[in-house]
Amino acid sequence: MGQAATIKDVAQRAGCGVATVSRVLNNTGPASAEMRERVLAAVDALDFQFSEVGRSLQSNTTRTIGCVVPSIENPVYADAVQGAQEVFRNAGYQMLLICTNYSPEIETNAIRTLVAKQVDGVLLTVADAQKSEGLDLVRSRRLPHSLLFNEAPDGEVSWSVGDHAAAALVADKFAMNNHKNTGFLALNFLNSDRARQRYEGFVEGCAKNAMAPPALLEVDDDGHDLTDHLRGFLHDHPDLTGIFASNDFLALATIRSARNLFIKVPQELSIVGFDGIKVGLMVEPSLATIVTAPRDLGAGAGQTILSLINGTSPPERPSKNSTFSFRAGGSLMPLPAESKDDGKVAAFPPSNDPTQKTA
Amino acid sequence: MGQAATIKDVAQRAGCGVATVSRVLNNTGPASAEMRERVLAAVDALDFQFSEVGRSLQSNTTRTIGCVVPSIENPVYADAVQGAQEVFRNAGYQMLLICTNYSPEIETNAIRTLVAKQVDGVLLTVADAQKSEGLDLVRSRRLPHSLLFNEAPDGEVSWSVGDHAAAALVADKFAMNNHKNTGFLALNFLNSDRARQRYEGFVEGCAKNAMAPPALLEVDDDGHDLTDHLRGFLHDHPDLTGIFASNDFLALATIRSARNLFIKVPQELSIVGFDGIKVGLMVEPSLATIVTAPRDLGAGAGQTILSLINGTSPPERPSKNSTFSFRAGGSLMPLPAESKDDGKVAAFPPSNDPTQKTA
DNA sequence: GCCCCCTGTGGAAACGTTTCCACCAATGGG
DNA sequence: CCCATTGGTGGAAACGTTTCCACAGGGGGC
Repeated sequence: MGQAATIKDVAQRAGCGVATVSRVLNNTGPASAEMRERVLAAVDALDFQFSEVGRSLQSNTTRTIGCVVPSIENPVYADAVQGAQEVFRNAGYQMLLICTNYSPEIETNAIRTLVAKQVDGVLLTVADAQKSEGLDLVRSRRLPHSLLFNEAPDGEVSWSVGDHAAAALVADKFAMNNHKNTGFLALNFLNSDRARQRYEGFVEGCAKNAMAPPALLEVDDDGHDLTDHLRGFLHDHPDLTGIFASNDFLALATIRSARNLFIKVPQELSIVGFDGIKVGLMVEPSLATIVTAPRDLGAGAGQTILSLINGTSPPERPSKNSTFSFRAGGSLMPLPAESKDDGKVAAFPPSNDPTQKTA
Repeated sequence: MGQAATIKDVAQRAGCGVATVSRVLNNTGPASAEMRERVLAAVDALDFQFSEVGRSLQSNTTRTIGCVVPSIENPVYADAVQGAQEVFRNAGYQMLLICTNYSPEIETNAIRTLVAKQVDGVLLTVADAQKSEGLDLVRSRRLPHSLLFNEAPDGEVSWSVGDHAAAALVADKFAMNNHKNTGFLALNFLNSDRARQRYEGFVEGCAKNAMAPPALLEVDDDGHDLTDHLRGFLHDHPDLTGIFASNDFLALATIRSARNLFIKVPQELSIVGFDGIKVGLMVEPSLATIVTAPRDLGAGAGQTILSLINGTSPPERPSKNSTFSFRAGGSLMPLPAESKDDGKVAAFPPSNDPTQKTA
């Protein structure tokens, strides 16, 4: 049939009241076998399906959860979103997705919209969890929510990588490989609390390991022509032996830029990334990086929201230090102790060609 | 305030009827300056926002569009989804996203759910556009929709790569490089009409170029241990010089598997992919592939749906042959004419190291 | 034989909007 | 002076559900 049969149509065709139809279809309350039969026949004939809109109005619940992330072009977010979406689907919830493109205004509007749509909960990765208009709105409405990738300000729920600790671990790894002078490369430093936390963790880690404070290079564009930035950066800091990039894409772009500048990676410059996207294993040299589990984080955050809605006990959160691990790779090369002129000795093969596999 | 103020609360506080509040806030119909003032003050005091649920029930419209894709872990779909989502956002529509994980049952359920949610339109990438229960449902409800990546069965709207023509182009490229014996590697052959169309196009292209009919290798898992499959495949077809993989991920996995089998790519085996994901440019050798514009396809499909809803004229669709192009890469190496034993001459450098740049 | 309770049923209210319509006052033209 | 129009306003219906309540009939316990 063409247009949307309603419960009234079904009732009329079955020759009963709407209440009976509702009871039969929802299996709530009694109904005679014969009536049940008639109702089901009518439903079948009319191809009837309940309107969720009517239901939502009545039940004050939409079985919909909003999800706001910067962009799903980044596989980290894509994986997390998909993980959450699966959890929602299995629980009978749908997901409204909005990508902010890292824009705080879009972020605020998105959250406002989701609130107006009466979503039952929201899953948020905001630009800055310390001052987010949208987050404030969510709080004031007491809407079930969970932060994702953002570090929670106070006792709030969040599923995040331990950015600070992970970045400190990167400093440890640089130190273990005798690097003293490193740089930190950040995209969107101002608009991302994650990048800032990674920077702070890295600075602390460098200090702890008696390394020089890392030089900071901030880029704002999407880094196609990272080459010019890198040239200037290395010119200003000629003694750098390693760069920690705030995410894997940036790290890969840096490797390519270095190649354009005829700088050998890792022989002349080591690179470490953050996120652990699969691609890092496919490139040459393979990318040393912090590996995270975005899908699990997304799923966990999704479950948290569901438990908030249902009042059930929330899922166990992994301890801050088990949400990441360091993955060795050819892009990080050890320097000889107390010298940085020559880097022939490799703890990890700079190639992932198995014909050269050493381990 | 804690819980959701309604229009009645506003009316009461402003000392007027609900109709007046509605008129003021929607700028529909007259209202005195003083009343306008009072209403706005009340809205401000109560932090009032319209409930979209109430609105939807009344207007029979939800300003929501459903989107069903196999998975956003694949950047092709992720980009397309994001492109569509942006179009929707700019038009004041939100997007419900469901990933099917390539499962037809989930696909059917997803579409059913979206219909029940009264979405104003749907954007679909189905497993098989020829026989899709969900698609049938959408058609019978006359719900505005557009297919994405699927070839439309008849006069229906779809935004797709010209899979058939693109695959034929790949055959041309193999032929131009003197390959005669090739294989086609497909994931989920049974569950994806795209893979089938690419296969058919490739078969036709091979025939047109007087090449041997391609050998077909079908894998069903997500291809971590493609190595065993590849070993068997090459054993059964020892004269293969090139493999066309039905998507880039599969192509990259094939390259890695070949490496595990000590088979040099491209010297001993050429690989061509499909999709043109960015990663293909980062690997070594760079991946020869069909480049597509998923983001544009997603945006176009999104606009098509909006125009269907609004009755405006639909966006121009690019001609079937301009939706893709071939990207040369080091993974496809020319063979000497009339011989396949030695492949020293490279039309494209097998490395993307700029120090070896020849062009 | 009476009352109570249980099963089966339908009417109607409520959810939050928009919009049609009716009403009132004021104003202007005849 | 009266009538028609216009601007400003509120009541109420409608959208599609769920659920409370009332009601009818029947069976069983006393």
